[in-house]
Amino acid sequence: MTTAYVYARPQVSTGVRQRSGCAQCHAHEFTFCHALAKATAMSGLRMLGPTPDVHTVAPRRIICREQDVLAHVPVICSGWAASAVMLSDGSRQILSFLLPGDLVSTALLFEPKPNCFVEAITKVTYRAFNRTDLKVAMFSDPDTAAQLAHLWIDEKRRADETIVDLGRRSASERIARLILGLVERLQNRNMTMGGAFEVEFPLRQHHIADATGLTPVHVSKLLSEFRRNGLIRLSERSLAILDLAGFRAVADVR
Amino acid sequence: MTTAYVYARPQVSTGVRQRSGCAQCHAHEFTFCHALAKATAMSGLRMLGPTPDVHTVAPRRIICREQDVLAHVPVICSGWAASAVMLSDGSRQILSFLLPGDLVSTALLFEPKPNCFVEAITKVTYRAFNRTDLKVAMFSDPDTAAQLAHLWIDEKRRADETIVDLGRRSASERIARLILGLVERLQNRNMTMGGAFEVEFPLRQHHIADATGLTPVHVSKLLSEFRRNGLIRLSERSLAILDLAGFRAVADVR
DNA sequence: CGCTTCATTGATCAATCTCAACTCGCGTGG
DNA sequence: CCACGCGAGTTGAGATTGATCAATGAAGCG
Repeated sequence: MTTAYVYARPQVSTGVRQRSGCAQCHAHEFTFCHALAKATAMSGLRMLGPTPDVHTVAPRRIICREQDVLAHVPVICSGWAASAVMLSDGSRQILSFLLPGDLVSTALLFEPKPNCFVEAITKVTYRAFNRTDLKVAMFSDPDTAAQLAHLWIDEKRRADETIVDLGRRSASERIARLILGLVERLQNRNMTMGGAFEVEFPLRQHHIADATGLTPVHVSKLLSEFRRNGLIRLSERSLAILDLAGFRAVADVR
Repeated sequence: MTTAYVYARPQVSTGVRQRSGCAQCHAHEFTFCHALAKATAMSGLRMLGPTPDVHTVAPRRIICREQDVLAHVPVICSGWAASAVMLSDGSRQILSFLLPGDLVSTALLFEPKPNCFVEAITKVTYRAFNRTDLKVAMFSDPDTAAQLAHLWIDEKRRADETIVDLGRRSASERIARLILGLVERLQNRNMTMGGAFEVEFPLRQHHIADATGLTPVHVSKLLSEFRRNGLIRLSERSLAILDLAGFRAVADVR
């Protein structure tokens, strides 16, 4: 077992509200919100109320907790967050990283209780859609339903992949696969910088450790090894994959 | 990393068909099928065609493969199965065990491709529901939709728990939690024998190993330890938890 | 009867954790 | 401006968990 990395309990965000349009959302046109807006517009109905307010939370603040009962479904507009579970010994497991455009969890569409807590990694803005509105939209518009089904399938596929990674892959493989998965998701959102394999990368090594089931110490050693072998460049909150083939080889099946 | 436990590629089942009623299903009244039948009956519509035929597959045979394109959604009627992923080095990770009443995967309601293969552990019978029928039922009947949403949430919750177990728990904890989880699911289905904590248990040690990310050798050693400590009795395909408090302590957070 | 699968057990090995010391940058308060 | 503490990252030495290898036996089955 991993030892307890005891985290100070972060304060719950006050959820500062701001008004602003969806237009500036990094990932708007690639994700759920867009489809939702389109479906709503096309059907001619105002199924959804006015676009919900934007909430802003600072890094390391909690967006929602495990025991919360949410009347709304948060959708990340900007920034990175993590959904995670805390163990009683103080260690934690990150279930998934949330990027702009991501629903916190599709399960929240049907159930008010997330079974994990969600913490901002960078400064995060999100909108909280009303659950009942979303349900109505979903049942009355097949397009929206299909879109949500797609999100669901994708969420589940990634969870299953995580299970395989944690169950059957070495530390280097886990880290490499995590990074490649994140880069791919950023590419899908047009969130790369310069080259397609250079991205902003706000994760701390302890985030990587908590997502891969390793210790921060070991993560540090393996990242150094990756750097030493010319596979990646990682510094100043930015990441570049220098040797894609080589890095994929590390990530893959051994 | 775990080494390659290379499995012989099992033959695909011929899917022998049989006629028989849902009544004899072990778990009918506790699960999805029941709700579906009720919803269909109440609405007065024949949304679903006649109850689908029962397919029977022998132990160790494949129910569906990763690359299959399924026109239907299999629901287990009797027996145990496992959904799993195979790695290129021949090792495998079991994603979940399927018990009577379980849908193979709720994702199959929306997408014809399972992203894992499903293998019978015991002799298994299952019914293959037509996907389009199910969708129609789901969209026209809120009860059915709620039922499916519940399945989906439950499936995701279990996947998330598996991630936590594999990422942050010791070998003994993983095994104990797996067993407790299965016993609980069997209890929910009224599938216990004698005492509430005595059940039929067809899993081989390699199933436990593949589900917990361990080696069969290590599983054997830890199960022996559990027995030595008077926590469980496990033999002849039957399992009893002898010291529930003690076993829970092993399973829990340490 | 011989084959295969499954389980057990012991000896040894390797991956990863643990502990500890040190550096660096940053924000804060004196 | 400086001292300080804190979070983050690095590095090395040693401990531990679980994997690997190997030998053995029991059970099921053609």
